Amino acid sequence: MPLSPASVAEQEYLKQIYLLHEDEGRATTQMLADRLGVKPPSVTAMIKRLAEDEDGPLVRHMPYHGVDLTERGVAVALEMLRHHRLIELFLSELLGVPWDRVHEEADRLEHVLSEDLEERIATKLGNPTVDPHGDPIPSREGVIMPREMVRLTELPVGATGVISRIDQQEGPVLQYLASLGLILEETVTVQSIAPFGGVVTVRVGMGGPDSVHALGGDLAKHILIALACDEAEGSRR
Amino acid sequence: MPLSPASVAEQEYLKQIYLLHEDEGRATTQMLADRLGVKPPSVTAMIKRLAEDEDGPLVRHMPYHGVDLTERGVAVALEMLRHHRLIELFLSELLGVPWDRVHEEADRLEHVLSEDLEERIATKLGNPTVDPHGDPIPSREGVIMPREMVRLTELPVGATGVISRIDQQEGPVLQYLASLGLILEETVTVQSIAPFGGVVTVRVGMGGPDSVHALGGDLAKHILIALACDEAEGSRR
DNA sequence: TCCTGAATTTAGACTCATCTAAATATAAGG
DNA sequence: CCTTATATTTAGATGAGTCTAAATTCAGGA
Ligand SMILES: [Mn+2]
Ligand SMILES: [Mn+2]
Ligand SMILES: [Mn+2]
Ligand SMILES: [Mn+2]
Repeated sequence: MPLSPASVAEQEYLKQIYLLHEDEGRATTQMLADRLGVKPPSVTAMIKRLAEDEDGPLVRHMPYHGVDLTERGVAVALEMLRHHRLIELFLSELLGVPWDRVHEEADRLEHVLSEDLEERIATKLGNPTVDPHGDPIPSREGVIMPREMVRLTELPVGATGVISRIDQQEGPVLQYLASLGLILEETVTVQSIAPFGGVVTVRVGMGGPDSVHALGGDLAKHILIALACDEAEGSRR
Repeated sequence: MPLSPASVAEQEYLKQIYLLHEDEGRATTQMLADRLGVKPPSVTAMIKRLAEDEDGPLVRHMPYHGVDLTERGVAVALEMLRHHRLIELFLSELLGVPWDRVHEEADRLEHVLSEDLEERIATKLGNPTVDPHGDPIPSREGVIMPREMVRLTELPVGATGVISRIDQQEGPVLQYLASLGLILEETVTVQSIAPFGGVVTVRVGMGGPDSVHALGGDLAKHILIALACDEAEGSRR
């Protein structure tokens, strides 16, 4: 992904537009303002600049109805995501930075990573496809390896699975999850789910009764599970 | 060195003012413009901003006679230099980036390195005091370990010494020197020096006649030598 | 179909860092 | 001591990215 004649601010907007489409299905002015920590008029102004970039539009603006990325915009967003996630893994594996702190570091480093360094890091890590949170790392060509996963809140009671992705970047939240043993690759079994997006009770690993924890629905929905192979998906057989 | 509420541009100016004082004895508007790749009026404008920083001046401006750093300015410059040189060594040792390319990478990374990462890198490298070019790495507290060295051009004919620092960052120059075997820790013996800053002929290592090379004075003066211990300094005994 | 509240955009201003062109200071030589 | 080349500073403009306040649009409910 050698391109990206975009400023840091532009890269940041494009990345957040991509991520909003991924987790909310759309990107509005307000949502972008919240995620970027700026006011709505700043977002509108930047969207206009991105829409009339001199080497072709990076976004399509539907006034009053949000914004989405052009092919060029997606390419820039995926490059930033690749940088971000490679850096997260690198910091975690090679410098022992804890998983709840790699995100903020990567957010600053991703914009100044050269293609050469990107390549060296990828090679050193063995061309990984997932970062320390289970987020997929796009390939050099911008391809994301698809993986089958369901949210913890969508699992049937009694089902067992492996935690494969935490869809949440905030340090304190990640720290809390880790304190309960809810980390990547850990096996969990659903004990109960309160209806209407309520509390999920899970057993962690193969442990006894003190490895059972109750999680609020808002938290649990950010935990993604790869079903155990010989488990029917979503049905209770 | 936790401080540095300075923008990237401010950090870059402060660093170059520091380096100019180190290698030229002073920093003028023109010299700064050259090193920073901007026009002289931009330098004047920035110097004024640095001189009246809201938390105290970072530089002293003597109009028409250059600029120097205040204590606060020195602290910021040394922090950048520490970041820069730690990053150079890190990239060189842990990612195998060749010594002629670490400088440009570090120039971008130094401004986004957190104190936490700085500390982890320093620890991983064993709290080093010199970078891959032999440039000293300031301590956390901003102290530079002094080392006795002379320029290759100042060595008497027949003297032997160890290359301890290359006072030059440009990639192609470093590549050329490396191609002659003129790298850090290598031993060299002066065969002859043409007068008036002329050509220096050196024998590299313990090699035979084909390890003898002639260097222009402009190049040779950037090669710093630590005298072999039992060699009288500067005298021919 | 109209009203209203929330989201969005427009208008206008500001800071930072840069530029070009013009004015001015310095230092060196006659 | 005066002249002049060069370095430096001033003046004024520009672009990126942000802000506040005001105007506009949209969508849902009466
Ligand atoms: Mn890249
Ligand atoms: Mn991640
Ligand atoms: Mn530091
Ligand atoms: Mn160096």
